[in-house]
Amino acid sequence: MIHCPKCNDVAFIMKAGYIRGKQRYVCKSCHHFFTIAGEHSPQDQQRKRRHQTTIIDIAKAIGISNSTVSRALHGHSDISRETRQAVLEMAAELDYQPNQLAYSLAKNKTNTIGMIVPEFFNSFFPNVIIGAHQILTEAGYNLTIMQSNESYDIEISNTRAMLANRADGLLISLTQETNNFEHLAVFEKRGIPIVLFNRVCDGLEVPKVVVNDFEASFQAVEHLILNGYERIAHLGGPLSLMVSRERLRGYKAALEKHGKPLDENMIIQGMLTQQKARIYGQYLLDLPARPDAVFAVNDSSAIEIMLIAKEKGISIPDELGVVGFSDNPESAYIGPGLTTVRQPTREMGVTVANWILQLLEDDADTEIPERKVLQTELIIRGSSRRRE
Amino acid sequence: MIHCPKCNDVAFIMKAGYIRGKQRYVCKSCHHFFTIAGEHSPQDQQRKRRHQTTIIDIAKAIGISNSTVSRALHGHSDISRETRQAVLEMAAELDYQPNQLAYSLAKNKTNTIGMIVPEFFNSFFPNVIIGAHQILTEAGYNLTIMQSNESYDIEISNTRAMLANRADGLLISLTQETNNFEHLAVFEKRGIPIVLFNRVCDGLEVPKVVVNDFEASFQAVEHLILNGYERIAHLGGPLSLMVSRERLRGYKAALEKHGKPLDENMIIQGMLTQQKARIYGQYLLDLPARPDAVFAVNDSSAIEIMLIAKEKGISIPDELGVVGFSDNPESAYIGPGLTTVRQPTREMGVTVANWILQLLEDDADTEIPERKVLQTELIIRGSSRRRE
DNA sequence: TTGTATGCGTTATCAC
DNA sequence: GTGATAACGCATACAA
Repeated sequence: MIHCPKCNDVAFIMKAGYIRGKQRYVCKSCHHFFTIAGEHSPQDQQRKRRHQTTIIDIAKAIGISNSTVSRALHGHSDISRETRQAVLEMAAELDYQPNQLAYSLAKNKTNTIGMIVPEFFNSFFPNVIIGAHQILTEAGYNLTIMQSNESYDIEISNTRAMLANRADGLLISLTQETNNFEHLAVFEKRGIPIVLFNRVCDGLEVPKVVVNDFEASFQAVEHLILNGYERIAHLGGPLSLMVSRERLRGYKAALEKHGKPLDENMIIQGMLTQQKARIYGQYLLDLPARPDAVFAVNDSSAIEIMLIAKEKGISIPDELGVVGFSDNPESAYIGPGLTTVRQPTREMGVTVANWILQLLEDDADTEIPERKVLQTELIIRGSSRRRE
Repeated sequence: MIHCPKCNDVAFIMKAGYIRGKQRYVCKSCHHFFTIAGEHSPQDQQRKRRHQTTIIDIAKAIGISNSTVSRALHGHSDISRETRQAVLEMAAELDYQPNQLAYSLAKNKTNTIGMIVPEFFNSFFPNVIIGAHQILTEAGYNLTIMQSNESYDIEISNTRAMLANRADGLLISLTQETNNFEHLAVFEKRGIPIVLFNRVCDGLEVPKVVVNDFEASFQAVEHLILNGYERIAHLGGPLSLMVSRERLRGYKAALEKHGKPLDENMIIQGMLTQQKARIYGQYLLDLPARPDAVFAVNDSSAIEIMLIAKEKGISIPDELGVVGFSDNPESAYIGPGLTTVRQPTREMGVTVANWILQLLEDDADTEIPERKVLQTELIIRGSSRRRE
C-alpha cells in the first residue's frame, strides 16, 4: 500500500518510470511525483554508474535549494556569506565536479573554441596553438584541437563534431585537398564565428589571418638576385593552397622586376613530403642547365636540397644558393645556416584567438576587417650569402 | 484577457517566466503551462540566438512525437519505413544537427576520448595521435586533444576540463614537471578509464603503454661498444621522466656488461632544448679526455652533437660515434646518417586507443595487464659504423 | 508501432 | 536572500 506523501491519497498512485535507478510514482490526484526510499529497480546495480555529485546532492546535504547552490558556486551577489561558505565546503567534501554538458545545454554556450589544423609535423601549427591557447585560457575558454591530417574527409568529420559539440567558435586552417567550403558555410548559417588562418581560401566571407607570403617571397628571391644568383629555381607547394600560389607569385614578380627569364622547367609544385622533396631536388640539381639557387616553399624541402647538394659535392653558397620558408629550429644549425623567412607563429595564434573572442562579444555585426596580414622577416644565413 | 488553452479558465492565469524569449503563463487551476503565440519579450531580438533545429521541430513539422523522431534518427528497429523516411527527409530539409551536449547528458556518455600530450614539436606525439585517431574514429568516438606544453599547471587545467566535459576516457602522456598524480586519481575514483603512455609514472595502478627503453638503450650502447668505441658519453633527458631513467639504466648496464668504466662527468641529464643540447654538446666535446661516442636521449640532440662535431672538425664516425633515439625524419638524411632507435609511434597510438576502448566495454573489472611494452628497432646508419 | 512523460545537471525566472 | 520550477535537447520506460 503506497501513500502519496503530499496528499496522502492511496487510490490514484501509479508507477511512473524510474529515476536514478529507483521506481518512481505519481499521484494522479495531486500531481505529485515521488519515489520510495529503499526501493530499487532490479538492474539498479548494473545501470547505475558511479554517481557523480551534483548540485542537488550539495543542496540536500545542507538542506537548501539547488538554485541557492548554483548561485553560491558562481559567486552571485545575492547570497549570504554563511550559505556560500557552507556550499563551497560541502562541494569540496563531496568532491563536486561541475558538469559542463549540463551547463552548456542550459546556457546555450560551451565556452569552448574548436581548432582544426591539417598537421602537427612542422613546428608551425604547434606554435600557433600555443599562442591561441594562452589567450583563450585567459579569457576563460577551452581550446579543443582536432587534426585533419591533410584529409578533406577528416576535415568534414571534424567540423561535424565541432558542430555537434556546439563549439562557440572555430579556428581552422584548411587541408590541401579542401576546395569545397560548404562545411564552413554551415557555421556561418548557424551564426558560429569562424576565423581562417594560414591555409585560407577565397570565396568565403570570413575573417582570415595570413602572413605576407607574396612580399616575403618577393623579398627572398630578390635577395638571391642581389647576391648574384642568376638561375633561380622554385620548389613550391601544392597549388591548391593559396600560400603556395602567393609564394609562387612573389617568386615570379621578383624575377620579372629584375629582368630574369622565367623557366617553367625550374618550377616544381606539389605536396612536399621528404621523399618528394628529395626526388624533385635531385631532378633540379641534375638538370643540364642546373639552377644556381633554389627558393623552397618550406625549410624541410630547403634542407633536403642542401643535403642533396652536399652529396653531389655542390658547394653552398658558392655554387648553389638556398632559401627556405618558416625558419624551423634546425635551419639555424644545418650546414652554413639556412636563409629563410621567419613567420610570426605565436603571434598568429594570439591574433586568431583575439579575433574570435571579439566576434563572440560583438552581437551586432560591427565592421570587421576581412583579413589581417602579419609581417614576416627574412633571416639571412650562410646558404645564400655569396657577396660579402 | 488570457484564457488557459486547456481548461479555458481565466481567473488563475499567472506569469511564469520566459521560454525561448516568449512570456510564459501557468494556469494554477489545471497546472497547464503555455505561451501566447506572437508575444515576445522586450529583449527578444537580442537574446534569441539563431534557433537550432531540434527533434521537436522535426516532430511538429511531420505531426508525430519527438520520441518517434528520436528512434527514427537512431535507426531503431521498431519504426515503420515511411515514418523513418519522412523523419530523415524532414531532418535534411530543416538542416538538423544533433546536439551532442543533450545527447551526452541524457545518455551519460559523450563518445569522446580525451588525449593530453606534453608537446607537438617532435614527430612522436603527432604520430601517436594519428594512430589513435584512426582506431577511435572507426569505433565511433571523437578524439579531443589538449596539450600541456610541458607545464604541470596546464596539465591540471586540462584534466579538469576533460572531467567537466565528461570525456569517457583519457589518454595521457605526462609533462616532465608532473610528480604528483592526484589529478589522475580523480579519474579512477569516478570510474573513468585512463591509459598512460610514453611519459608514464609509477605509483598509479593504471594501464601503461611504453617502449622497451631499457633494452633499446642497452642495445644501442652495446652497438657502439662493439664498433670499438671506448669512452661513451650520455646526453640524457630530465630524470623526472621515467623514459630518461630507463635509458640511463640501459646505458649503464651496457657499459657494465662490457667492463667499461662509468664516468659521471660524461653523463648529462636535463631538458634538452636545442640551446641546451648545444651547450651540453660543446661541453662534452671540449672535455680534456673527449668522449669518442655519444648516446643521446633523442635525435634532435644527437643531430646537434653531429653539427657541433662538424664545426670542430671532428669526423663522424671515425673520431666520434653518435646514436640517437626516435628516428626523426631528418635523421636519415643528415651527415653520414644518424644511427637511432625507431619507436613504433603509430602502433603506440593504436595500442592505447584499443586499450581504452576495451576498458570502456568491460563493465566488470576483467584482469588486464598493467603494462604493455612495444618493441623498438635499432636503425644503424653511418654515424656509428666504424667497423666494416 | 507510436505517444506520453520524465530524467540527465544546470541556469534562470519568478514569487516570497 | 532563498525556494520552487521550467527549460535546455535528447533518450527511453512504459502505456497504448
